[in-house]
Amino acid sequence: MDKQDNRGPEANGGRPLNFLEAIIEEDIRNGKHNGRVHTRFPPEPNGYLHIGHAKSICLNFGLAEKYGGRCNLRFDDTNPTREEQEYVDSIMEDVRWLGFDWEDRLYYASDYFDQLYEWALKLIREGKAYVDDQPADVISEQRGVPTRPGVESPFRNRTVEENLDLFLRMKNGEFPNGARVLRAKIDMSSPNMHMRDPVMYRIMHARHHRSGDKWCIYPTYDYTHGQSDYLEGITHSICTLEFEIHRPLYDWFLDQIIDTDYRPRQYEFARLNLNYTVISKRKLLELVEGKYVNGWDDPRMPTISGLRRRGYTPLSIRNFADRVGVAKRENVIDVGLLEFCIREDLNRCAPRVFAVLNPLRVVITNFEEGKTEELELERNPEDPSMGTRKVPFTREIYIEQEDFHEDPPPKFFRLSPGREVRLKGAYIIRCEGFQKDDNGRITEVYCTYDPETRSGSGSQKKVKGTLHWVSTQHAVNCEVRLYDRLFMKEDPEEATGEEADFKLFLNPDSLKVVQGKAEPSLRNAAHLEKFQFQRLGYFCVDTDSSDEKLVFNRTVTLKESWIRASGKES
RNA sequence: UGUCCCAUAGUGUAACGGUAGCACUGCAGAUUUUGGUUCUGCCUGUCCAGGUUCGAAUCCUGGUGGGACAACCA
Repeated sequence: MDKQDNRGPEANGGRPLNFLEAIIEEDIRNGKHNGRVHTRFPPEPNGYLHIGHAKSICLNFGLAEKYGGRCNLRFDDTNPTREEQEYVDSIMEDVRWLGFDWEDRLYYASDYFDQLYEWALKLIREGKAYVDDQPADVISEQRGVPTRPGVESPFRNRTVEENLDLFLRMKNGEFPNGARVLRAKIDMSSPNMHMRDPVMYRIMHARHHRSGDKWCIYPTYDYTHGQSDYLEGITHSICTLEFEIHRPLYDWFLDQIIDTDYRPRQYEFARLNLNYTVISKRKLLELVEGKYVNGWDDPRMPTISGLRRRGYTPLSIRNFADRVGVAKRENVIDVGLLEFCIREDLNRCAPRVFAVLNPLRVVITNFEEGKTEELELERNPEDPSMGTRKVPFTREIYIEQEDFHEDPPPKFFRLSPGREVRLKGAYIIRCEGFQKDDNGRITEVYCTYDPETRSGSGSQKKVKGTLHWVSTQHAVNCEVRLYDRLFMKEDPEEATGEEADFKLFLNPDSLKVVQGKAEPSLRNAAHLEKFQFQRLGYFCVDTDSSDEKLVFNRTVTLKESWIRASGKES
């Protein structure tokens, strides 16, 4: 793991309590669960984790950490047709990368299949569950709509013996997929749809990523989750708002099996939404499968793996999760806050270097030909302990094309004919002339330097602008991938017509690739190593980078308080 | 013609009957060999109507607005 990624989270002492912390502190005061706090993060391994999961991870592991409790990692793997080992692996990697540790508490809902089956038998024996022979569409029809009660299944009042026999035969694989289900016998006229005899087991002749071919009936989420919490000793079972209406069912199933004081309780909070991005797993999958992006870890994706590759640090994401807060109100967070968090962190830890993205050759006509001056520049003005680096200065250098204007707009502090600027860490130069090609493009700029103004020499001369630069002779070629937001619209999911498609709002300029010139110290940078390209932004070495070809991703630009007068620059 | 949840600056989030605060954003200014960072200042808010109270963002009632629920998904 990158050294830059290995720092602990903020102390964060002064922040007011969120509503879950308030509940937990109240519980602790009341001696509930003997003061024990035990949470869990329960992903379904059917996709990659995204920034919304990061909020949940930080919440669950964070709460446990804060109150001296524990947090389990539990894979909610009750549907073998959509779950894969690849996702299990990526999820564990992402949770660890964020800096959380489930120690020896790695669990799978599938570990509880035997127990769940026993409890199902118990419910049948007690007349609280029955086998329904009807197809899904009929059951759905009978369930009614939220505003009207449903009707009972004709199979609702089978004898216990018949139910036991049928359920056993379901388990033994005697029936095809969908032929029968086991349902809880609750209340078909409940105003809560989830209480209208919910399905507990369905027949799926499918190989499970862990239990293999042992089972051909699988429990549903509702029949599994609360019991799993119970088996693991979870005290506070935290999930998102859409499960709020499931809570009575969560409690109903627990009522049937619990005969002790201890019982887990479900709490719901509002999931994270980010503007200019989509967060649902389904939509992210669509972007991947439709090749709108280059995989789950494409640096434009809001997945944890995408953010990692983009150059985000675990600390920046944890600070972000902390700042967005936890409440029950629907919310849309400004991506600007995420960007603030990564700038804040990288400003402290990223070494500064020079790289030129759109090179323009500058000849310093009064500098000795063939001479190389080794300048020693600080790595980070925020942190002198990071030391210095050597940067060679020569007669010919590259500067940024946009740092020269033949005819400068007002308040342009950079280079133009007759004006002076400082080359950061080197000398002040004056523009004496330039050359254009037939198309009017500036091809070369001629300057003279003032030998008295060398950095650190004590020269008092002041100029308005300071430029970054790279010696042409020593420059390292690199590919730089400039990312912008993936969507042009604040809410890409907002329906604008009948079949509104979020993909219509993809930003065609979300990725621009340029060939840049970097200072030589960057030649051996490691994958995911992070830098500030001075005056440009924060960049990290992409995983595509190799000895033959250095590749950088732009994580985020520097904050820009000077809006460029004409046209937009990448 | 239902049940449940929610409503505080532009965006988030506090204030638990007693001066509406914090963060991000935005705008100004200071410092600056990064138009970065840092520092200072400013703008902007309790959905509406009643009620209780000496006093209401907070409690009550009724509206309004938003969200969730009708997979053998989670």
